[in-house]
Amino acid sequence: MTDTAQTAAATRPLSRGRIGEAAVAVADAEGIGAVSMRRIGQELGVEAMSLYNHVANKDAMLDAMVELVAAQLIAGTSSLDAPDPATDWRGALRARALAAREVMLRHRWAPGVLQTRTAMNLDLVRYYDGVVGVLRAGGFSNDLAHHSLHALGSRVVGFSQELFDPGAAADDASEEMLEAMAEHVPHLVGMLAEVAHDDPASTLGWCDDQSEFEFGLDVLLEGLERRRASTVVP
Amino acid sequence: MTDTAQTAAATRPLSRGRIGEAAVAVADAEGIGAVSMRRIGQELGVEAMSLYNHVANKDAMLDAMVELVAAQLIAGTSSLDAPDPATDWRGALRARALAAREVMLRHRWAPGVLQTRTAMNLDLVRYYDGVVGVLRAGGFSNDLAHHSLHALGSRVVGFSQELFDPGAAADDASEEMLEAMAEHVPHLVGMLAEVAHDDPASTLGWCDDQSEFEFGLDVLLEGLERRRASTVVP
DNA sequence: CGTACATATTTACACCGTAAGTTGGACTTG
DNA sequence: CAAGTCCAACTTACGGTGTAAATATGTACG
Repeated sequence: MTDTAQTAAATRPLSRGRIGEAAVAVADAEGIGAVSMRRIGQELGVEAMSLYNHVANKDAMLDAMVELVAAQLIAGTSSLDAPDPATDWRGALRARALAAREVMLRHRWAPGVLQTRTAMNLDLVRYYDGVVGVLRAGGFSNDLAHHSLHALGSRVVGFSQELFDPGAAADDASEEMLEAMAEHVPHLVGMLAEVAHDDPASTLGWCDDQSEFEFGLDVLLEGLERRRASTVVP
Repeated sequence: MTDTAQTAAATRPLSRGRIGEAAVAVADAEGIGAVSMRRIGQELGVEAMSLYNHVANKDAMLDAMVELVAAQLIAGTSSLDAPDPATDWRGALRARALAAREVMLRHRWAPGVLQTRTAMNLDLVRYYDGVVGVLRAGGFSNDLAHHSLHALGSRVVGFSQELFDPGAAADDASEEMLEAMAEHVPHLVGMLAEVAHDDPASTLGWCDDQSEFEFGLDVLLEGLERRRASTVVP
């Protein structure tokens, strides 16, 4: 058994990068809950404690994971033929957000992990810097760019948190449950009924995540444009 | 020992509600990480396993916790003299969001827990129903109300996720780190410098959460109002 | 060659959620 | 009153977690 471990280690020596890759692969395939030191070690043909030679602790391993995602984020937006921010900052920023969203959809665990991370990651900060660059090129003051960053929030990195997933919740109880609570939530029931009726394709998983994301993004972009336009003297 | 446990149980018998209250109190005081079955049991003078008589598992205990928060949410918005939605839906909704925010600020663990919860909670759904009610009274179609719910996202329940807390991150490295990465993130550094200069009160914890929250909320409310107004025939 | 160094392993500990079985007191019922 | 039932609380145990500390093992260099 020592044999296999040795050969595995000799083949490609352990490293922070390889640990991060393995962890990302496991998280992609089985969710973030499957990511443990023992499991990642096993994935690399190595004992759990060996990981600590390249990674301070589990938190640092999670940092390595977001590092890889952040790298994909800037990679995905650099190889992007988006509108020129100087003439169309909205188009440029929109393209960035949608490109970022594709990265996040490949790593569904990432939003949750990102929110728990307090440590700065250089690539992630660089991504934000790019966003600020777009805003500045589009004519935003530093102050308005700052507010805009807050207002857009996680949308600039490609996701907007949903408080709960109505589709998943609808799976178990669905119709029966809605009837039961109909008297308590008349407005919601009415809204759902009409929305579902207008678009029968979505039975009870009635929310098209992608278009809802774009709707919210566009509302924000429009409102920010109005504020930007009102700060330039006529 | 059996004595004290019995008297404690006899004084006020264990219940789902009491368990939730104890868990909320612990989470408020020491963070959600301190909430474990053993700890909550200890808090109630009872062994951990006794909790399972009133709560299916830890997940159900977390559900009980959000139940209490949701109750505070509807309680806080019902006893609220907000504008009449029919004449000022924006003011009505804004008041709701800010009232909800106060609840969330009392329970800083709640946003994180809410996002992991998939089960529907009646009070929470009722709160959302109230939001839809405001929008409908304000002249929104069901379809637009639906989109608006998505666009506003967690803001209607009083918080907007921040990807990371710049204030916390700035604590350790701060100036030195900013200089080191200045060449990689010129726009960000420039923005921070100017924002910090304009408002010296906030040294490097440069973000006023409350006003940023309101800024984003107002941008959204404005954009939604424009869409609503454009759907009514002139 | 011998020694130092880096890496991987082993062992151990404290914590977690919870399945299973046991106790003991408070009711209901004959 | 006695017997039976019930149920909330307790005890024990198991497999999982992250990780500190000590140990083995290879590789590189003076």
